[in-house]
Amino acid sequence: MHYTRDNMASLLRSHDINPTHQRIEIAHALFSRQEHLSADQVMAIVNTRHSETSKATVYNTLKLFLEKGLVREVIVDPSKVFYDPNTSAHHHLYEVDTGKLSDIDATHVHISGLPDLPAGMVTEGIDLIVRVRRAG
Amino acid sequence: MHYTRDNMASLLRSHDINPTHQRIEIAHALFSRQEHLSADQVMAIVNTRHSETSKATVYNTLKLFLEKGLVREVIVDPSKVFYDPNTSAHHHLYEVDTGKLSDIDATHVHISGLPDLPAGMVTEGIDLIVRVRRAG
DNA sequence: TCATCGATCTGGACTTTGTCTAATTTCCGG
DNA sequence: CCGGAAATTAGACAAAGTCCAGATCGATGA
Ligand SMILES: [Mn+2]
Ligand SMILES: [Mn+2]
Ligand SMILES: [Zn+2]
Ligand SMILES: [Zn+2]
Repeated sequence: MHYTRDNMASLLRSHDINPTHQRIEIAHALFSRQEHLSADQVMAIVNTRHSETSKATVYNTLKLFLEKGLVREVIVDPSKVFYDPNTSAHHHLYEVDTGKLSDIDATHVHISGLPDLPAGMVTEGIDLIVRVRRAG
Repeated sequence: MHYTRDNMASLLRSHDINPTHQRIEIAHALFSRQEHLSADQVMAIVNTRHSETSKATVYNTLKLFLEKGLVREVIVDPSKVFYDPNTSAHHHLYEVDTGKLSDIDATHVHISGLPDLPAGMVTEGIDLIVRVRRAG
C-alpha cells in the first residue's frame, strides 16, 4: 500500500469525509510519514512548497479527522496535542528531554486489576505512556 | 495528620524548599484538598480572601514543587496541566465530558509485557489514564 | 535599631496554541 | 450558466504559560 494522494482520497471517503485538496494534503502529511505530528508541524509540512492551507483549516481538518476516527489524539506534552495516524490499539513511549514520541505495540502488553468503572460510564480509551529520559 | 499551615512549613522544609507565605498558601491549597488542581485554580483559591499571590509566583512555585518532588504533574487535558499532591504510585480516571479527574490506586494494577527501554534510557514514570464518558 | 543583601515576589509584556466569525471561494446538481 | 451548500480563509480573539527588570522581604550582624 502506497500513500498516494489518490489513495488518500479513498481513505477519506471510506471514513465519510469529503476529500478536498486541503484534506488530502493533510492526510498525506500524516499517513505518508506515519509519525505523530502537532498541528503546527502539519501546517509547516503542508505549506512547504507554497502556502496552500490556512491555520483555521488545519485545525478544523484535524478535528474532523479525529471525530471520524481517521486519526487519534495523543496528549503527552503539556504544550501541544499530537495527531497519530495509527488508530490501532497501541501505547506510547515519550522521551521527555527531546519530545520524541514512539509507538509501543499493545498486543503483548497486559493491564490487569483496574477497578470497575463508575456506574453509567463507558471507557473511551486507555492511554499508557512510558516517560523516559537519558540515564545519568 | 492535619493540614495546618505550620505543618505545610515543615513539609516544605523536608523537601528542601524555603517556606515563604506564598509557598505555604499554595501547598495548603493542594494538600488540604487532596485534589488535582490547575495553576488557575490554585491562583483562585489562594487569592479568595484578598489578592496575595501573583500569577508568576503561582507558576514558579508549582514548578519548584514539581522539581523538588512535592507534587506531580498530570497531563490529561490538552488545555491545562493539573498538579497532584499525591506522589505515591497511582493512575488516573478522567471523565472527558466533565473534566473530572480521580485517582486509581496502583497497588492492584499490573502492567506486563512492556518492551525493553531504548539503551541509555531510564523510566521517569508510567502514566496510565483511563478515559471514560457517560454511556449512551 | 538599622543597613545590607541575597532570595523572593511582582506587574505586565510577550509567546504559543487553539478558537471563532464573517466574508469569500469552491463545488456541484439542475 | 445559476443558486445554494460546503469548505476555506484572514485575522481578531482567548487562555495557558513564560520571562524580565524592578520592588520587596526578611535574616543577619554591626
Ligand atoms: Mn499542492
Ligand atoms: Mn490570606
Ligand atoms: Zn502512536
Ligand atoms: Zn492523582
